[in-house]
Amino acid sequence: MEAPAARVVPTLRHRPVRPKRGESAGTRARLLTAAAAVFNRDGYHGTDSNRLARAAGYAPATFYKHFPDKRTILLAAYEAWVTTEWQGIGTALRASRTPAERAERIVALVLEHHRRWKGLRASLRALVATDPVARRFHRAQRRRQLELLAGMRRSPRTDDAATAPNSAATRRVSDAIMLFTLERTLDAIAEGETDALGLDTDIVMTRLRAIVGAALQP
Amino acid sequence: MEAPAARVVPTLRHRPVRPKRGESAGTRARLLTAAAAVFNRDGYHGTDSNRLARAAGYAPATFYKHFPDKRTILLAAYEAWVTTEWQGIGTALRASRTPAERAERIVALVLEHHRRWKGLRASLRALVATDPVARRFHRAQRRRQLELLAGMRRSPRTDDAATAPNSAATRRVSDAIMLFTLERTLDAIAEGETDALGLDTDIVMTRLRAIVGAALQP
Amino acid sequence: MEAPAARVVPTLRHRPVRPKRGESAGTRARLLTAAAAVFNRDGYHGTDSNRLARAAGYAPATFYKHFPDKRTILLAAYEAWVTTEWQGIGTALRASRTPAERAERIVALVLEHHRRWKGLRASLRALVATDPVARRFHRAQRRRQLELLAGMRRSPRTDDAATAPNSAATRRVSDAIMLFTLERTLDAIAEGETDALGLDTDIVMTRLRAIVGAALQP
Amino acid sequence: MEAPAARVVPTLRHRPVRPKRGESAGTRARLLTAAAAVFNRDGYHGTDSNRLARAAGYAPATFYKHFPDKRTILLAAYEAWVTTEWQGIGTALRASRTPAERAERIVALVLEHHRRWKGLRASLRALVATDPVARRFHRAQRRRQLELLAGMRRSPRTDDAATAPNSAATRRVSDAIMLFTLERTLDAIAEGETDALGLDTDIVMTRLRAIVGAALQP
DNA sequence: CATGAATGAGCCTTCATTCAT
DNA sequence: AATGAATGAAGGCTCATTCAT
Repeated sequence: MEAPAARVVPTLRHRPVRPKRGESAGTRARLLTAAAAVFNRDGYHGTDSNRLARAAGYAPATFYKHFPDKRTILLAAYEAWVTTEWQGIGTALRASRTPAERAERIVALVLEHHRRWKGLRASLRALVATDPVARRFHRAQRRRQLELLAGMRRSPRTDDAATAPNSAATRRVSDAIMLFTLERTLDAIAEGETDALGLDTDIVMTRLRAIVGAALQP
Repeated sequence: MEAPAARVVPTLRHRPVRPKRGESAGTRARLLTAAAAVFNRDGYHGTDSNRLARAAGYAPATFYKHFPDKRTILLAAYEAWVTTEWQGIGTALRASRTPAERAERIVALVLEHHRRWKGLRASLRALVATDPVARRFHRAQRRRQLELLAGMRRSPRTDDAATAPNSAATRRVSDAIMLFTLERTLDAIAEGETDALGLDTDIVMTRLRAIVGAALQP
Repeated sequence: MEAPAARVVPTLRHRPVRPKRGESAGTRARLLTAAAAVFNRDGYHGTDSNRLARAAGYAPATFYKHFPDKRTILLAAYEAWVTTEWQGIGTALRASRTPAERAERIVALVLEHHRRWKGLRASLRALVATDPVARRFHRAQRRRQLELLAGMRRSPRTDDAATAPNSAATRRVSDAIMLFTLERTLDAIAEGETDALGLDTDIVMTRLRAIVGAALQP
Repeated sequence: MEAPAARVVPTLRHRPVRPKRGESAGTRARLLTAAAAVFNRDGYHGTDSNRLARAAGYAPATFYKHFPDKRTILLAAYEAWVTTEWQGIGTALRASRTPAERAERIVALVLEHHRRWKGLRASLRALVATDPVARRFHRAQRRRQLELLAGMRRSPRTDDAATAPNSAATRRVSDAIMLFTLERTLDAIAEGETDALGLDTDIVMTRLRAIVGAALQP
């Protein structure tokens, strides 16, 4: 399984050297990388833009050459996070034969991803809870997810969906609720909430696999 | 319909706090009521403790005579909110015959509650996402919910749970996942997220009723 | 002649002691006093709100309890300055017999006032040149001046203005231009501009007295 | 009518600067033109040197190859502005016969110039109010104006100034005060201050023409 | 019990200016 | 000659919190 961090944080280790010409994209990437890590560690309200810049090896003002504000860089980091997740899911799907295998891989992958980036996700949730722009952004990501999910069922391997027993609207609702459940429960596992509630993680995982597996049926 | 804020306050005492002499308890209650309303309107990060005090008709310092900090008053307000919700659910259960009716009433009630207090809930989520104390507190509330839910199934009307086909652990997991799903989805409805995703609210509600109904089966 | 500073800066020397109840007005006055002095010395763009607060013996946040921003305190200081000036003029008028004497006293008084507060005036001009709010405020002050000037001519001592050879509109224009000239020229003297131009200050003053004297004729 | 900016640039050289080889002079001129326009639109404190450079089509660093700092380019732009104004006045004088006609043309021309560049003038005033270097520069311009004004009276057409009833010193004072009045009043008109004061612009203009006309009498 | 008044620490953001290429 | 990229220093403003009365 590919480490998601490798994509989100492609150039984490770098020495603050005076950069050469045409390094603008690199700087942006470095800022984003560092910000993802810092948000993940300290939380959105636990850092400030100056710290984000310094963490990437830059001065405060450099931050604002690449991002208009703190919120934007969090949303950008989150967007990268979502992209990485769904790329991983795509890879997992292609590598698996049966629906059961798919569900298993997906749940495992997404859990791993949530675990590694739980602080980043918490930061996003904190922002989404308050900030209208963040909320809009978050919904757009969710829409993307719903579309991707629908696309999966229409994938080459399972295209014999001749009869659609459920209407599209019902299907979409099921998908959305499944995503809500998956996301919420994996966050709970990742943050130790399930442990604190005395839940057996294996059982939780088994249930999630069942739920996801059902959603992947054409 | 009674203003929920009025309920939030009297049911606040987690461990029964013997009301002090004089007006102290009244002041605390007034601060709490006002804070719930202000958090709901402006969000946790959208107000400050001075404003909370003023909204209740007091000076800033008075706030700190009754609550050690801003976080605590939010948690207290949330605790009252949860208590109110489960009192309402208890009432609804007692007033309904069939599991289907129960599920319907519960979902409707909880949705209404989420809708009315969506800002307060968002504030809580924002805090829980970042603050460890808030997280612990939140988990304690969840534990209470799980216990109440288990209690419901053992309630007088449905106490013939002779054969437990599922182990207790499995049941607990199902309950927890159901609560996650219910909470997350109702928040989504309350905040307009489902509308934004183009989901049919009636279908969503129907599905939730089914999910809750299943959980209420003994 | 009364020192204008005595009114604008009534309590300049004070020890930063923890203030008692009901000192709010005093604090505001102290902030205003200190700000007038600091603006006069360092210019509007040469200080910041933190420095203004410290100069009055307070912490930064205290500033913002009394004034919404830096601009506002400058305008307030300027308003006090204008008020002081016109109070002085009122006193001078009452103490003088002939129009010539009046003109002389007024010009002397206003020059003194401009000299002492040239930095404050420069700060105001810098702000008025850029800031629309400051501009509106400044115009309101000018309007006040025009009214006061018109009032002077109708004063008890000179109320035999039977025949008005000039229309009111023409008179108002003359008054305004006179005020522009007086203000601009006194600023020039106060700031050493006339000296730098090789002008004889006595002659300039004589001319100003003539201009003002003419304006005071009924 | 020709765009004044176009004039502002070519007439910039105070002490004739021999244009360097290559494009250097052109670049400087382009920076100056753009800066005049940007200052006029956004004000001195409303832009920054990076924007000035970009407005001329250059990178920030290029700015500092041609001007040592932001202040200098404003003063250079202002110098060009003054030069243009007095060139216009020279042309107007040569084209007019009677003193009355001269006064009328001059006032009209200068008003037009102030109107078009009111933002630039405001920027200069804001700077002059605070900055000693700007102040010195401004005085030098004023000295130039006084000399030019004196020169006008000695001009071929009116050189029979046989009897000088006023001493030179008195004359110089009158000229200076006239310039102060003219400048201040035209700024007031240009910025809408006279309108805001309820003054009739025609009357104001008539008065100004009289004042200027008197100053042009030999 | 309640409060008027005050605060230190700190966050977000900007700007004039400078290198290395 | 021109520039892409970067920056240190600072400035306006806020907030949770605390005394002395």
